[in-house]
Amino acid sequence: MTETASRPTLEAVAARAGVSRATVSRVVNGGDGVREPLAERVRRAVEELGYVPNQAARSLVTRRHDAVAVVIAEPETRVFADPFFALQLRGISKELTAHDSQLVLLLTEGRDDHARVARYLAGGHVDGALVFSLHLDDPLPGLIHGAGVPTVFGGRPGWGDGVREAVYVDCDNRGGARQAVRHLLGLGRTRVAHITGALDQTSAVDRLDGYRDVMGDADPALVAQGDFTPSGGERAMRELLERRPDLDAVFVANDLSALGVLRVLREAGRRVPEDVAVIGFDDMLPIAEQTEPPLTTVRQDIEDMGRLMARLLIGGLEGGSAGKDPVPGRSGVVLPTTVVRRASA
Amino acid sequence: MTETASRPTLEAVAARAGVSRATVSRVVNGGDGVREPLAERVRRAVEELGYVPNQAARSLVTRRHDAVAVVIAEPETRVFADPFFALQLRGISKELTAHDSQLVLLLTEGRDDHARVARYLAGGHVDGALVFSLHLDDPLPGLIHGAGVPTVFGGRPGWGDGVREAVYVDCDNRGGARQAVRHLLGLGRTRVAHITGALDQTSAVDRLDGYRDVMGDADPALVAQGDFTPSGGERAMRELLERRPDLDAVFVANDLSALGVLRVLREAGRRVPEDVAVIGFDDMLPIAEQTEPPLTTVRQDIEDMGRLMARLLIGGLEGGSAGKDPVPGRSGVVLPTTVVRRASA
DNA sequence: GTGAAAGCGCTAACAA
DNA sequence: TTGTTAGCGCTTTCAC
Repeated sequence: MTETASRPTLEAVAARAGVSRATVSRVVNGGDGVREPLAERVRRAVEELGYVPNQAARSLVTRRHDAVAVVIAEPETRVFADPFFALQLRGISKELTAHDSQLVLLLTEGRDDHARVARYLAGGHVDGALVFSLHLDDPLPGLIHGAGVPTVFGGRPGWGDGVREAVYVDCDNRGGARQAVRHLLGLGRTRVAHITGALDQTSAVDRLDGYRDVMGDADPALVAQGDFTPSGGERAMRELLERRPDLDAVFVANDLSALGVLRVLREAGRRVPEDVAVIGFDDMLPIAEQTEPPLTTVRQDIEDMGRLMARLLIGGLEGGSAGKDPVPGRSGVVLPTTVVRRASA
Repeated sequence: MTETASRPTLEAVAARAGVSRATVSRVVNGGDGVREPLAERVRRAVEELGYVPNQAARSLVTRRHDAVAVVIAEPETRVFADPFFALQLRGISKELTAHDSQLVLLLTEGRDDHARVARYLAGGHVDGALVFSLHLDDPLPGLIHGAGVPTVFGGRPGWGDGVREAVYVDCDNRGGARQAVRHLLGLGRTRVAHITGALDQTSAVDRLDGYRDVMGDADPALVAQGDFTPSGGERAMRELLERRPDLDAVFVANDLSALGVLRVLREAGRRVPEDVAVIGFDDMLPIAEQTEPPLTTVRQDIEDMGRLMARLLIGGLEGGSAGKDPVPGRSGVVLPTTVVRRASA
């Protein structure tokens, strides 16, 4: 069935119901101002013909798309390897679904993709964009700004071209880091090291700042640079063990990295937490609960962040702010963090 | 800038360049048959105005969208917890990007979502659909069929309503399972158990069949039902230990489940592989390489499957087959598997 | 409350 | 080679 026989149009439904296109359109879009018997007839015609509105035609006139782009400025490799994005997407997806909006996923692997994404956003496919994982030198904010699409960022964007009053959602990276370090100090540890994330991202910088807030006077050799990945964590931990074999605690910038850290400590014969206490960041459940020993970490509600981003965007859209700022006057929402105690610290 | 000032249209570009809309359209779409000086003038106008074609308008007439839907019939929880989907998506994403096509992700959490997805597909947003993780009783194939959108399935669909000649890509689940079991037997194991996947999915059924091909005469008590998740694996492994404490090998339906299996074995004080050899399925690198001990498993190239699915769909689309079957005459592509030996078996 | 008619921005015959 | 002219399927004033 159906063959190449193109789908029925409003016209067809109108003919079948013996009314005008306008009437069908009204019924299809909520049915206000159409008397019941007529409306019923239209509904039946829609049903019988299996009519589904053509979105392209509708968007052309309404300029709405009921779709939101999610842009992740990260190679696919990372996006799909890091549960962080998964959780965020989950929150977003839930919220969008609730608003009958579709999620369009745009991954930007490298330079070339930027243009493609910009073109897509400007092409009027979506009502807005949620953008993640910006790096310091990323041209994306500028391009997106140019595309003139309402946008909410995930994570505080590093200040770049004209993103001054960008709307963003983030967790309290700095405060969370302070909590983590204080927790370790509270355990009686004194030589607390830190393994950073990728320092071209604000989250990593903020967490490092938080560490320094508390450990300001500590030996700089206690800080090693990671990149949010397990292998980065491994490398950094090896460095640390070399530089300061006497360390008795490590605050790792995220749980994923902690995976590598724990591995290296195990290899080195250090017991966790007896010899070295380890605390992560994110509370990525599938990771934190399964490590050996289970990971004490700073919890942020990632899924909720995603949901909130979507809500802000949609709220802004519905609020009818014609411009690009979904939440005029409000530019950043920062969510709280808490320490979740497990066995590693 | 940009204000609410709507984006420039073809008309505007034409005016600026002093040509007709048709000419601009030609230049924008490849520029054949337009003399160079004119074309250049148009390009400059496009540039100056920052013109980007309105996709809705274009789709309305061309009926093309340069977008493909990826439908995953699984709760978000699983989609994002299971690296399997991630890899598949990665392959798809790469291929689509290469063809300048966008990926639209549709997750169907439950019954309610089916209608939404069907509506979306029928609404003419996309040129085709890639559908995953169908369950036996899933109405989706029928709905999608009804939507009249070219579709490629990931994994052999369980036969349902009129999906007879569905196009699909799958790995050789049955053959791979046979390889796994033979590998265990080759190690001298004789009491080989099997932990199944979710048996409402063909991949799980096929793997079970493969196990039985080789172990046909074995004690049925050696088979326990899992569901492709770590906790499912745990449960099943406990059952097995109870029923057949003498087992000396387990073939687990996927690597993710093996995670739980290894945990239970460790708790039970069974050494792997000395006491119990364990083999998984999928070769999900981030998992298989990191387990303790590293997991021997049946490798399938998941990313490549994704890529292939996308290629089939796009190829079919470009082939101009008006109907729904992107690859007439060919309905299933089955990829080979190989055993990857690590430490667990 | 309902219908007629005018576009939304674009492509694709068809003329010139 | 370039321009003119119809629509694509829908929403939305504006009359009736």
